[in-house]
Amino acid sequence: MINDGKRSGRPRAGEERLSREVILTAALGIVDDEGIDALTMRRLAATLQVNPMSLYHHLPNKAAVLAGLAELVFAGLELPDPGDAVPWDEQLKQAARAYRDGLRQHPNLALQVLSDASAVSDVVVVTMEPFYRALDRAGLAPREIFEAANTLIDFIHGFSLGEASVRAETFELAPDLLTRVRALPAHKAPTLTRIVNELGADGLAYDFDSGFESGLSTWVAGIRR
Amino acid sequence: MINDGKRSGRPRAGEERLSREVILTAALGIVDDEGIDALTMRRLAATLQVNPMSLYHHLPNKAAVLAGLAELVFAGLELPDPGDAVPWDEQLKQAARAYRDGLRQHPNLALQVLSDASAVSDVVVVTMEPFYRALDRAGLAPREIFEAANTLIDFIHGFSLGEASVRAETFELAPDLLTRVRALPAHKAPTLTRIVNELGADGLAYDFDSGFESGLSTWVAGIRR
DNA sequence: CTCCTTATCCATACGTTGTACGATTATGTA
DNA sequence: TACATAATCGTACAACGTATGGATAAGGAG
Repeated sequence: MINDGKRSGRPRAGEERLSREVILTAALGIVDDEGIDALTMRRLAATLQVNPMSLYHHLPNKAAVLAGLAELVFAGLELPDPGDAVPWDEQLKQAARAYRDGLRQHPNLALQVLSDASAVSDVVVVTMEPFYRALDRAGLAPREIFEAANTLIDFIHGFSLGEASVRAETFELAPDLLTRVRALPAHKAPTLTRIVNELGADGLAYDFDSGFESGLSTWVAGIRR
Repeated sequence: MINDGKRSGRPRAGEERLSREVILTAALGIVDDEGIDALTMRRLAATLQVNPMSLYHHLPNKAAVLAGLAELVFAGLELPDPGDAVPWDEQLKQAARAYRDGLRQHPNLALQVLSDASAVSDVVVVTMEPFYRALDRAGLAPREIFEAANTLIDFIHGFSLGEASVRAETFELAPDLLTRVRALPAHKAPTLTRIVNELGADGLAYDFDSGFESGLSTWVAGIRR
């Protein structure tokens, strides 16, 4: 078959267009810009101006692309470690905030990232040092450190998942929640009804940042038991 | 076009084969048995012995099927409320355990369920009463109750996500973690290295049940500050 | 240098997916 | 009886992941 203009074989030295890294970076761009559903092998190839099948030389299949993206996100995590200059609880909070911030930078990937068990377990090894150090300084036993770190990570994951599932930065739970609660036969959930009404519409505007800080404080207080 | 045996028009009264409920129940069965990827509109239709396009009369598209499944899972949640017969913290823990158990009954759906913001916000209204009651009995202010409940839910979600991402009931983090940590240049993560080594291989066998209890206790201790 | 293996990219094609469109047949109301 | 509406089916299409195999050049071996 005649080739009309484009060479189709191996590129000349120094002009390789593809590599695992280049492909994953492009994929991350697509996902960040247009969401996870926009990431198809054809779309990815088009972005790179390459034939779809060329991608398969560098990555075995689409699942590998997604796993690679999870890896990328975690690799981008940089947990600042103030060392022993601040109290252990502040050290812990700073690490937790940085972790959440890292996940927040790619909201369209949160689901993929958080559900990739091997990526999650990888990151434990390479970035959890500040967590372990702070908990060690708090005087916990090894087993307690291990479990406390897991628990904190789980909270951050759950929080990030909720945060990513919601489009806007501040999601108005309030009107919804108020409306729904008031639609309930009051005796079905008396305490919930009372609490929500006491809070009123104003008090229910939900802000993720303060929600995160509140959870963090509760959790740290639990460690300090 | 001639119809060979099968009638193709509207079924006679009393023999409707489909309904939203019937479809969703069948879909849940497929997902539970064979995983979320096995759920296709054709497969679903085949299970119901129906033409794929018939499904679209009851549900607008596949996304609606998935959302419906999240709804089903939450609807199946039954949080037992021991009332004031037990201390508030025990009441809270029982509710949390039941919530986790509910999510665990459909591990293949965990991701879908937890990332469906509207389903999550729905469930808050209908099943969170025990959480609110326990926290109210603990003496918290309305705003604190609201935030504490959110935090606990986030923890359970994060925990369940991790649990669902892993196939087996007890996932051996240990060998992996030990191996990985030991492969690290020790100075990169000195505390992590030390803690993991002190724990040793035995101490690292991870059990989800005790991990959950540990997190729950930490969190409750935080509330009791 | 030549020969050969291997790396990189491309063209074609297949099976599967979600679902748009329109036909077909029964129901319920006028 | 006539007709709008509800429920199902048949056909068809575009887009998807990727298997297979061919083209071209790189890089090492002789």
